[in-house]
Amino acid sequence: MSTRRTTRQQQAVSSILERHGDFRSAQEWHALLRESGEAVGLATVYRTLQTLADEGTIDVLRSPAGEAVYRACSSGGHHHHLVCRRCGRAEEIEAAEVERWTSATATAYGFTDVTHTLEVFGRCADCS
Amino acid sequence: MSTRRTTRQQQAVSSILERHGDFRSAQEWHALLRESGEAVGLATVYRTLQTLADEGTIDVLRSPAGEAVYRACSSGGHHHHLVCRRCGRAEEIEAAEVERWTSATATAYGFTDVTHTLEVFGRCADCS
DNA sequence: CGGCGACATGAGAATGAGTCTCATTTGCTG
DNA sequence: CAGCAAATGAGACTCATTCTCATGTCGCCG
Ligand SMILES: [Zn+2]
Ligand SMILES: [Zn+2]
Ligand SMILES: [Zn+2]
Ligand SMILES: [Zn+2]
Repeated sequence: MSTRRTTRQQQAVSSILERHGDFRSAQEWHALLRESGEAVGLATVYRTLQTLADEGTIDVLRSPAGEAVYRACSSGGHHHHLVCRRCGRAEEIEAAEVERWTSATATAYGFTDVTHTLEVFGRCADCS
Repeated sequence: MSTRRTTRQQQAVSSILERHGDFRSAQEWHALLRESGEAVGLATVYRTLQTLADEGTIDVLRSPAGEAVYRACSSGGHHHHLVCRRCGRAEEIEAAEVERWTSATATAYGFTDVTHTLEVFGRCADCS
């Protein structure tokens, strides 16, 4: 059976992601946890984030610099993000038009098993 | 004054990118160059690719695995890609709709200085 | 022709995100 | 409480990418 244990560390990771609404790297979350007194090993932070991402509980994307950044999103479904490249704050956006367009285009070119990435970066109102 | 020298190595890099139409990593281009007899140091391959990318002469994007992959594109303007995740072959696609949509959405949320990434991955007809 | 100075190259060291190992700890169940 | 498999974490390790610096190359001027 799937023995999924609930450990203090995993809860600490989930919890801190929920308290902040920003995209941050594993290392940054690790640092935040340490500051908040809830120390968790770096390896465990990586493992937990990966597990949560695989489950679809949190979202991952790659920052323009190429690092993976993670965030707890409210919507469980497929969506994209409008991310402030200064402070990491993000808005979740849905793009039915874009979904339709990409899948139609891919099909027109004979591609199968299609996925896509779409992220919008900018400076949010507060950071302007 | 910007003395831009054209060296054998830089030409070799540009040339091999033009002969193949695929997205490949710096390491892969380096290996191809070595095979083709036109040996170029790895550091130089990295440097040249970066320079070409900064100039806008070639396109960079991050593979799902997170490595940077490079390709010589025919269109000089802004465009996106439909990339085969198996063989690296790519089609250049224009998405006026998407351009419009992203910029309108970003503005609606008060974001400024907006950029976006959009890539579509799949398996091309040959690789299906 | 010969030499100077700026730029380019490349071998190898360094960096840094992310993964792996393995001894130890800790939920869970009975 | 006992027993065990899953989870943890310190540190070793991988691997893409960047940096360092000694050496090579090109253009130019006298
Ligand atoms: Zn999200
Ligand atoms: Zn989508
Ligand atoms: Zn392109
Ligand atoms: Zn675009």
